[in-house]
Amino acid sequence: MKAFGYHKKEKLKSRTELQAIFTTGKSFSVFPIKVFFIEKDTMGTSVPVHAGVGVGSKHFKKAVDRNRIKRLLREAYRLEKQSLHEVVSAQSKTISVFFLYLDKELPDYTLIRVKMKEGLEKLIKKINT
RNA sequence: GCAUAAGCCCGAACCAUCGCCCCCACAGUACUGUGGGGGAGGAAAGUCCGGACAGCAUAGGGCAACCCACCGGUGAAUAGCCGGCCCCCCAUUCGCCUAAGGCGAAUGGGAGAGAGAAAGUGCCACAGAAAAUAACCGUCCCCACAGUAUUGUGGGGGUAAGGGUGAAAAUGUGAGGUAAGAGCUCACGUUCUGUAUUGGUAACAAGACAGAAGGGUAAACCUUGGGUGCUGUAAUGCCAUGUAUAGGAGUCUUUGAGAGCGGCUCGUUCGAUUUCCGCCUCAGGCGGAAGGAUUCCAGGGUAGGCAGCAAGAUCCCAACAGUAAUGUUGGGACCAGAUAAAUGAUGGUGUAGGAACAGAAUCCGGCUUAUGAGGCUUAUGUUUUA
Repeated sequence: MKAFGYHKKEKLKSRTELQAIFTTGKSFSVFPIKVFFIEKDTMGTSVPVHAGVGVGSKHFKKAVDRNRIKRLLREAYRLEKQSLHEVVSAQSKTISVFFLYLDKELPDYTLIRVKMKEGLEKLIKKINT
């Protein structure tokens, strides 16, 4: 597994899991990013963290803008994800995370990068407690 | 050179690092690594038309509903495209009349839901007497009364030449005619209908003869002619996983139905095995019912995989046919295929100084709309030079 990659296997894919993460999962927000997550003790899978990103089509009508934001979120996640992976594998858990963009304006990459880092740190704290 | 209008082309490039999706080869065979190749648009958009493909439906005919509407060609097909016709608008040039200006012809450009208003119904703001069986003013005739009278008042009737209103007012000009007028008549025109002729595949054009003078609106209803099964790739087909039974069929229920494993006429392991009624008979057997077990079918739900799915009305080049759209032939190319959904981020070089509109989702052909900078073509105007 590449350290800074974001392979197909790491993506949060299943429709039911997404349903579950929105209805029963916990959430917190580091504006403009809202983080949904759900912890599981089940072992066996080779990937400790499944992650997905999203934008509401309400605020961004054009597909180009939505794609842009999703790309920025993915880029930030793949560069900052390492610490989360270490913590989760150390506790032999699996976790599903979803990052939702909340703002109505197109973001800057550096902002997304900083906020993603903050969000992941907060998530690690929540897992440890 | 500049401006305006119309149309077309293009839709930044390169380097480094970290990443994403698909395919191929090798190592490996669970999954990963290495190397190589490919990876959004001219509109991918709107979903407005037309097809391909798929499923369902389907004797034949009519009505309704919806769509189309000058002619010919093109194409799989259309409301597309190409060429032509008609009509309207603009510009230029020429000719005629001329006070501004108007009329005609030619050329160029642009626009047109361009069948029927002479089958019928309806509607036509404001203004105006009246918006379609025209009489307000004016004008003319007759009668009555007043008056000397050419006049006035009232009543009856004729008249569309003139006035005013309006986007539009009942065929234009001249002459005859008349009480005054009027296509009432005539001449030259205008428009329409019919008939045949000539040219053209046709729309149509030209002149001839006969008839007519009906305002607009069909994007109000309508009439005529032509066309149309419905639903869309979340279509549809297949595979595996696997849970309940309320449906149907078979088998079994006191000696073994069935299931698993093993190359399998067999062996071995597991295995529900209950209750009631009738008869024979009293060990038990036979028949029926309920319940149960099990197999198959049916059908509901859940979450997956594969096909559909990318080599095609494909793209590029050349030749030939055609005014053109387009077609034929030859040569060459393989060019996204995801499924929460890939083509990105950062830094640098560098343009116009940080690049518009914008992201495939079954696939094609069109249409429409959005679009920064630049370039090209055509037309017109203007300026400079020769």
